[in-house]
Amino acid sequence: MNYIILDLEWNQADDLKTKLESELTFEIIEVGAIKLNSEYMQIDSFHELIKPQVFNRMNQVTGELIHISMRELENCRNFCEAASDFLRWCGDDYIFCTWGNVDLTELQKNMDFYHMPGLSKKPIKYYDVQKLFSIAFEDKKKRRALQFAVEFLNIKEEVAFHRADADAFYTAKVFKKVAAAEGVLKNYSFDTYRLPKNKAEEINAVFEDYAKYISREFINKLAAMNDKDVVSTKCFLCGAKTRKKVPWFSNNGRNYYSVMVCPRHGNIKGKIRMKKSVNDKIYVVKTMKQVNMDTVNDIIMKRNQLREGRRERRHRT
DNA sequence: ACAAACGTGCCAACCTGTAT
DNA sequence: ATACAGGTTGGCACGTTTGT
Repeated sequence: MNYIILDLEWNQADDLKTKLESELTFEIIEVGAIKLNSEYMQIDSFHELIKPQVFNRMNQVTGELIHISMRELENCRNFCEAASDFLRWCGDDYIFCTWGNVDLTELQKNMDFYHMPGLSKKPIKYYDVQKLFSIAFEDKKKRRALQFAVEFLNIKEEVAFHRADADAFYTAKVFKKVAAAEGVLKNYSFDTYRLPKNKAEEINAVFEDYAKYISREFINKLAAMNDKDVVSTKCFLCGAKTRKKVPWFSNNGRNYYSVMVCPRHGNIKGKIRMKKSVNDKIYVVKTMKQVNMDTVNDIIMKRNQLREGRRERRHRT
């Protein structure tokens, strides 16, 4: 299997009127990619600028960032031609790798805008190199700009950042470093531009010390929280029934937390995130993670503080 | 029976940091 | 500039529990 390290640059409206008129918020104007084989050796590269069809002026902030002028794009091919060629170039046995979690969504949005055949009907499995960098070298949660990672890893800065070919090149360099770290490549991600359509397509991914569940769509939060798979607290490692130490609670209606105890695997923290999908429906991302007593106490404190805060506020008014 | 207090869900507003 | 993720805060609405 090959690794396709992909980076896109896009433009957007530069005034309110244009923004309101356009169905596409971000228009892709550059594609850069590096193809690595299964040994992480570079075997090919792809680079193409794209002639815009939606925005004919460069957004000022974007223009200063990516240093591309509209004149450079005048004689380029349009998105459909470039994207079709790019996808052909990718081949049929690959996994995408991107810096951050945005590019695959924007790629699919642009493809949908031009009514191209979809990349996938389901969530796409890929590597978020920004996340892998955090897992390999930082705290697993922090998200850094690409330049930080390049400097952190003492990678030679040969070309300017924020161009698709340059950033794909640097991302590939960082990817090679994180791939060399033991176990890091087990931590794949899912792009959720396309959601699971039914129970069978729902995602249950088990990693070394955590698990991720991505649900199908529900009409509202209540429906989601009434689904037994969504609120299930079975141990993600052995499937055993757990004791609920802290039942699901929420501070803001978006995140729900819980603590359960597996007889074999100890304390497990559960977190449910409510996410909005298109047409005002919602879906759920649930993560389960083995945690120590300190974390358990943090969650209990969080819940108590929440109650405390509410009580105080009531007394004040 | 009634009102106050409490617990909870939900939302808007705001924050930081990242992407272009 | 827009959009997103993830977080906090405060207020509103509602149902339940508690005190009298």
